[in-house]
Amino acid sequence: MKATSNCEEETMPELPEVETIRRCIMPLVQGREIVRVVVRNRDLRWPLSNQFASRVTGQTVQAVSRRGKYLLLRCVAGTIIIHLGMSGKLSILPAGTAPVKHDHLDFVFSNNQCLRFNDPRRFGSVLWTAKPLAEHPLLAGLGPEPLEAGLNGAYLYRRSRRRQLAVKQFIMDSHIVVGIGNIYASEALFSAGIHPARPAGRISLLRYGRLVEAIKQVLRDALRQGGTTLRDFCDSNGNPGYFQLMLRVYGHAGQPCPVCGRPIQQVRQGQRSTYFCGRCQR
DNA sequence: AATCGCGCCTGACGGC
DNA sequence: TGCCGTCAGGCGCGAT
Repeated sequence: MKATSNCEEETMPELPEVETIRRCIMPLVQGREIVRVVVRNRDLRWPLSNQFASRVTGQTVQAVSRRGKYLLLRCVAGTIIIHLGMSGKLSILPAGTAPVKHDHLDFVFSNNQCLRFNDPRRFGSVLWTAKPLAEHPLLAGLGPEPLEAGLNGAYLYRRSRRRQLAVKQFIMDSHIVVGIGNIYASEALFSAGIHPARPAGRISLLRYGRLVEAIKQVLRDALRQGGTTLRDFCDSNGNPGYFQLMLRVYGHAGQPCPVCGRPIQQVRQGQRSTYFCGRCQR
């Protein structure tokens, strides 16, 4: 890690982390030809096809983009789709670096650098598609990007009418809006003063406007932090402290609410932990 | 159409 | 020291 840049991630990759990783790897892989693919384990969330290596070998990465939490390495003949799941990591290493546990996949580039995918839990996935991205089943039907204009109060208001689903689960549905994970859902709802269990269809246009601003704010704040630590990484000082998120309620069960002091509550919603303040959020 | 619960998986952690 | 149960969760999918 002294001579090379290395994008590693300590916590689960939420959208700001994925965007930071995108910016980190882009200058290192863009314009490079993938001369070899090393597959050590096909058994990811979506099993790697037998043809994956032969399809990808010889492709040149033209651009690195992102859709939600999917990283997209765009090549002439198609696109490599990478999702980091819960525990996926990407790193750039000199080709030939000895693999460690859970190093499932390498892309070896023409400059003798290697993009390596490591994922202990294997909730992540790596896919190749030659079709237009809009037609890929995992990408078709996704909602707008949270940091773009397509996410606004009027949009959430319209999509939520007559829906009984709890608002937290509503905003975590990638068909409504992409990239809002469990942590930032709790944080944004706290900022907006909205109770996470409130039915999505029973929130006013005004309050959806506030919620959207809160979502954009927490994501931008995290992105700013990622950008800061990304510079540290690319200076390769070995600083492992990555994304010390400024969380106000997530993981704070029983601790005083930062606004009113009442204990933060933890509940389960759809097999996910939700944290909120019962006084500040209605 | 909307909603609910399942399952994938490893590692961290607490209790004994 | 080790074993075992619990929890953590992104997200697509099948059932209702």
